[in-house]
Amino acid sequence: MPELPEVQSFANALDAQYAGKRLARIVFHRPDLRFPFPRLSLERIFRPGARFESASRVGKQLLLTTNVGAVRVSLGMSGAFFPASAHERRKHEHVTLHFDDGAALGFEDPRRFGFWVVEDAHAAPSEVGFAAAVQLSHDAADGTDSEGLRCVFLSSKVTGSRRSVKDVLMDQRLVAGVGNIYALEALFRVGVHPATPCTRVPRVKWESLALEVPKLLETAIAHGGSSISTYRRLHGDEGGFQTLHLVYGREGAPCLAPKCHGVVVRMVQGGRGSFFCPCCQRLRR
DNA sequence: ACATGAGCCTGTGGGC
DNA sequence: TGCCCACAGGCTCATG
Repeated sequence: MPELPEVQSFANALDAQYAGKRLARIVFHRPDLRFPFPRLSLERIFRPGARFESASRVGKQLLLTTNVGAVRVSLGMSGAFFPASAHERRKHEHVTLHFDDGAALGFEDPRRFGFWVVEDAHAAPSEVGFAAAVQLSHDAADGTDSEGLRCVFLSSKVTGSRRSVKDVLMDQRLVAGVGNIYALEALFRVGVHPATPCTRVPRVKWESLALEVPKLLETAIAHGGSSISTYRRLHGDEGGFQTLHLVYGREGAPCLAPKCHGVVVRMVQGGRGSFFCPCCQRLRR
């Protein structure tokens, strides 16, 4: 998906454009994404006359709040919001929120890996019971609390794990918000090979990661996120951070570290592509 | 308890 | 032009 910076970009844009508007209706164009929509609860939260209060971000998920309740939206790999047309819908537009001033907000998701979950104690058990309620943990972009991130990284659960460092960085139960791209970018910036077992990552590198991860994410947010293939911001323009990737998507290209003559390599880790510089990021086993 | 891999979907781009 | 394959931002489950 859209990782943390891309989700933050949506949250900022949605909040700026829709907060304060009143709902006219919610329309579903199919019954489910990865899971069935909690339709009854969503129709209540976005009922006619409800006031759209805010859009914010939790980990890699969006939190949409009205005066009635709140819903968490995971964008999966290909989910996105866009200003919808009242008359025609996009091929993969699955939900449309109509406002009483005529504005409309569409949600599209071609791969349908996304999901909507109700954040509401009043929802029917059948609507909150499914497994999508990921327990999110420490927010990776909380730059005001690098101490908190440092504690997570230096905990025995992390430093004692034989899992790869990249795998752990992407574990939303430990750190919320880091995905494939930003895990790899952060590891390059601190000079750690993505396949290094956590037990072999030196303490000083964990401390560097605790500083580097929030800094990287903040920078990416400031650039509107990374546009890889289909990701676009609310109004269709591309994010700008992909031009600042140092390793992601740069297989075969020269390493950008000063005085390094290495070449960026791609390997497969857990079925997903990993990019790194074998000179700057030596593997310790 | 942990690590690994398959599966969920559609679209795109490269090679032939 | 068209076909086939590899691959893509995430997350959950079954299996060893």
